Amino acid sequence: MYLSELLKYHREKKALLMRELAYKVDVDTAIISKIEKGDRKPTKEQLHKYAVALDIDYTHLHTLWLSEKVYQEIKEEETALEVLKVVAKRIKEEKKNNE
Amino acid sequence: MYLSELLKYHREKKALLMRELAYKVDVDTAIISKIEKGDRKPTKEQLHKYAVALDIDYTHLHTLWLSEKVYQEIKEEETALEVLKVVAKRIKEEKKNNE
DNA sequence: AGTATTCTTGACATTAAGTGTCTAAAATAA
DNA sequence: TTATTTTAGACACTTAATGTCAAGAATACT
Repeated sequence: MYLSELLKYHREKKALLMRELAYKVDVDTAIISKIEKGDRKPTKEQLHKYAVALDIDYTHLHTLWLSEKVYQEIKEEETALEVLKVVAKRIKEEKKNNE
Repeated sequence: MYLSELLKYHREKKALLMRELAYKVDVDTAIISKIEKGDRKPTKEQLHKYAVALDIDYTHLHTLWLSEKVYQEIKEEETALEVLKVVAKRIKEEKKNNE
């Protein structure tokens, strides 16, 4: 499930109007609409307010959010999977060194 | 080996002055210096010209380049490795669907 | 040493990308 | 139909990325 869909789902579950949620997230209603349509990504701060307003686990939202960002960056690349491997390797090595 | 180091290594191997390489890559010498210092990332276009000028495999350069970009984006995150997994999963699924 | 050349640094200008605001039209609900 | 909500697009504003320039630092040469 895409982040946009998830956010919409939770807003509707709480029976909030965009206008109401917009107030809580402190943005224009138009932004909420675009976020749920996938036209825009929420900022990190907005995402956090979303989590509070809709009572969703922030870490989960954030992981999804970052994943989509990374995905957008590499999706067109032939070498996408290799890139991911390279990055994972580097992160694992860093982790080891920080123990 | 970092991209910056690799590029420097190959320039020196070819015994090119920064000024000479700068001409071939079509940027100011200052940019070359910063790229080799890791202060700046080359653009995609510059990277390609680099590959031609220094006779390096572009795909390899590009993979390294993208890896560092992705790495920068997630390195501070607790969930970095999970993010990579999520992205990899999505890419694999897309691949499957495009067969 | 002194001079010439190369490399580096930082300040600033320019451009591109992301974000926010507003309004009018489209969709939906009453 | 009327009222309300949602959507779409134009535009302004902000921030990040990139490019340009010039002066200082480092290196190589004689």
